[in-house]
Amino acid sequence: MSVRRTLLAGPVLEVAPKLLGMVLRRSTPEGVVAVRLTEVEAYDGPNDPGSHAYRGQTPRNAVMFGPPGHLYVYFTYGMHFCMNISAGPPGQPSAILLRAGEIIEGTDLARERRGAGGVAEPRGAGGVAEPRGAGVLPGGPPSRARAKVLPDRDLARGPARMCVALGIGREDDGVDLLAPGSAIQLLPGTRYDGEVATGPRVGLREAAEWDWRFWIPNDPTVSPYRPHVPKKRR
DNA sequence: ACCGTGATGGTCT
DNA sequence: GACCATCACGGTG
Repeated sequence: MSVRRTLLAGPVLEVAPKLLGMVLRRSTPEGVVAVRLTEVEAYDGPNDPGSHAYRGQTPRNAVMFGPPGHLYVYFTYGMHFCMNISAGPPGQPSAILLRAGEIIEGTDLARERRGAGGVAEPRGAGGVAEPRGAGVLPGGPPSRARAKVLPDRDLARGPARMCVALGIGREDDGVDLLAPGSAIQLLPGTRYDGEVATGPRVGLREAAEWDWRFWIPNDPTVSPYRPHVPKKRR
């Protein structure tokens, strides 16, 4: 079973909601992490002032100008990666931002990468020990955990968080998600036939009022909405 | 729960 | 030199 490339080649506003419920699965020597997509945003190139492709092709956004089904990874805010799936016919630089999902495989590895309950050293002390409680407590989890543990729902709740959970970085820019041997695969998952919620895209200055964000209603992994805030000069 | 703010560097004008 | 398709944290309610 696989996702057909033609399914991704349609108009991006039609394709985007179809991604809900699909699975993105990445395998590395460390193991496998898979995410069920619960929240996405559409970006429509030349017709969309909010798109990175609005002003034409550059080295950074080149993947969007290629065939559908490839991963467009970009680096932003000096520290975060976000990923899109290219969509639409070749030459039509549209893409779908993957904003959030539910981890359905590899939760422990995802949690390690997210730094929760494990190492939390950006730099400095080179501690190797992992203070994670490998042994489950004999009475089940404490009613209120004393150590703050990141809830499962937050592991991939937000575009940059999802990239961390899956271990996605700049070297993954351009990967074909539909190629049989690819280390990152887009899979059909269980078809989602329920309602789809729509609303404004998150964090945009341009076209902030367009309802091009799609999510599974009431899903706890959907990211919180944040309007664009202009930065103060220093 | 919401709200404000600092961090940090690539990309484009 | 401005602008980011963000996040974690600390303050307040």
